[in-house]
Amino acid sequence: MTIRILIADDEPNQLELLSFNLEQAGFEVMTAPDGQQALQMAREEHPDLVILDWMMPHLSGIDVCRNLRGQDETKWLPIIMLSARGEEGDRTLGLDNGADDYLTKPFSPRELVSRVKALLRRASPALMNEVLFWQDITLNPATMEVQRDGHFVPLGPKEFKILSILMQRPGQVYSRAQLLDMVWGHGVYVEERTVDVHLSRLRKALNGTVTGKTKNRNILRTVRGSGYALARPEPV
Amino acid sequence: MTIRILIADDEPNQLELLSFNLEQAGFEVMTAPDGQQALQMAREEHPDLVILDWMMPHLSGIDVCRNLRGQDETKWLPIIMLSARGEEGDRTLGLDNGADDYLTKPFSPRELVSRVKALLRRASPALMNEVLFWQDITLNPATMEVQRDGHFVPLGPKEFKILSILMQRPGQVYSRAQLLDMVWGHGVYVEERTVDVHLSRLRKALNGTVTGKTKNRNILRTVRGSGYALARPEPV
DNA sequence: GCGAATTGTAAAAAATCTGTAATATTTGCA
DNA sequence: TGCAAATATTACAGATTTTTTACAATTCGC
Repeated sequence: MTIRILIADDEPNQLELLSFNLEQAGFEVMTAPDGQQALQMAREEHPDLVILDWMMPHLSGIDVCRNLRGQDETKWLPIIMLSARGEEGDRTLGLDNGADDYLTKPFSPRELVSRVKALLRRASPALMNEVLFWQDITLNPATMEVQRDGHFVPLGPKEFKILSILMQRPGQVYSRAQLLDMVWGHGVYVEERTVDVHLSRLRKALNGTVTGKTKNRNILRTVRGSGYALARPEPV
Repeated sequence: MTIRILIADDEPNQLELLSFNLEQAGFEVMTAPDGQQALQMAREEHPDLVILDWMMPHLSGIDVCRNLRGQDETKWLPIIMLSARGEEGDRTLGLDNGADDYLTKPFSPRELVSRVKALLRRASPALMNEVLFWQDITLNPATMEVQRDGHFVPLGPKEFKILSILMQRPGQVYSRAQLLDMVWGHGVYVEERTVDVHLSRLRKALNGTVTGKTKNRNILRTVRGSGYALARPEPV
């Protein structure tokens, strides 16, 4: 599972340099020469992370950033903003507009790679093969194994993916349409109700291994009229 | 959840430019070529925010603004007014007439987008996915969770919506007709008294989780002859 | 290719939410 | 206080949404 990164910069040399370094680090890189195209690619290619130069023709990095944050589909996309020292925006301005991290040129390629990794780790742990924990549930993206209360839970690929999405943002409600998009991929036509069936299977599987009182505790919350979410315990 | 913005301007180029930028920023845009139509669209389409040019044929921006402010239904609609430098009105005049914000041409599209977002954040936090707090009640639009005194309150879709509307303007009284409109949608015919029933259910749900003396404290205030509101704490 | 596991759909069953009307209660005011 | 109007509550039938089940089609590993 390779991680895909989109870089948008109007300076070809810079683009080349960054691409090279990120590819060396094992990422798959795609590039855009301006904000307009960056936006389009972000929507169509669904990268796992975006790096935006602050100053670009057509649409500035900050415009792209705002735009991505405004769309439901790309709301959570990790974004790193780049700017030359002394350019209009300062760190605060960049972060205010929705970037997750902010680098001022010049910076070493090594630093960029570190920050990319750090951000991915924080924003999409599953992508980095980090093990996700949730109450008595453990999900290991690298081995595709799920355990509940120490016992392995056998899951099909779809169920696994759904659980892994829900576990990345406990509590966040996902509509059926969103889940279809994230699990099945775009442009795939299946009934929305199919999601229900998989949720049902997921629930059954999660309860299958457990005995005792925790057995029927709700892991997956149905939000009537909206979708599904990981049920959170009451904060005390 | 897309946010819908109405722009009224008699200058087609300007309209085009603004539309483009707002759409880039992720909003859904509708346009009106004059004040008359702007008013009509504002009433029928129920946008989340309106941008009005000061000078327009038929009805000036300021007329539209006054008009919108005069109607119960649109009283709270966020309005941004645009004017050319040197036109009759100055900033004060615009704001005096009910606009929430005021931009003097020329301005950068970026600035407009910023102000739109700022205004939305201030005027309709729920739209921007911000958590609402009121006394011991928390409403989280992203997770669709409502808590009272740390305990989850299970609510049906309608009750959730009603509470979320009331929590956006604590103290503001909403008529049954307004609530019907905002919760059920336009053109849906249900008895006004149905609102009472839902309010009753909401009250019961909110009190259900709480024990002790706060239990029966009034959360929802009935305004006889007018409607409902979130109870203001007693001025002592 | 064979058998097991996984998938999507449709339809039945269950759970939950809604709107209405009937009844009870409260409120403002004469 | 007593009346009339407005609001609160309750019960219930109907509607809507979700859950579950069954099954046929497909995929996958061997």
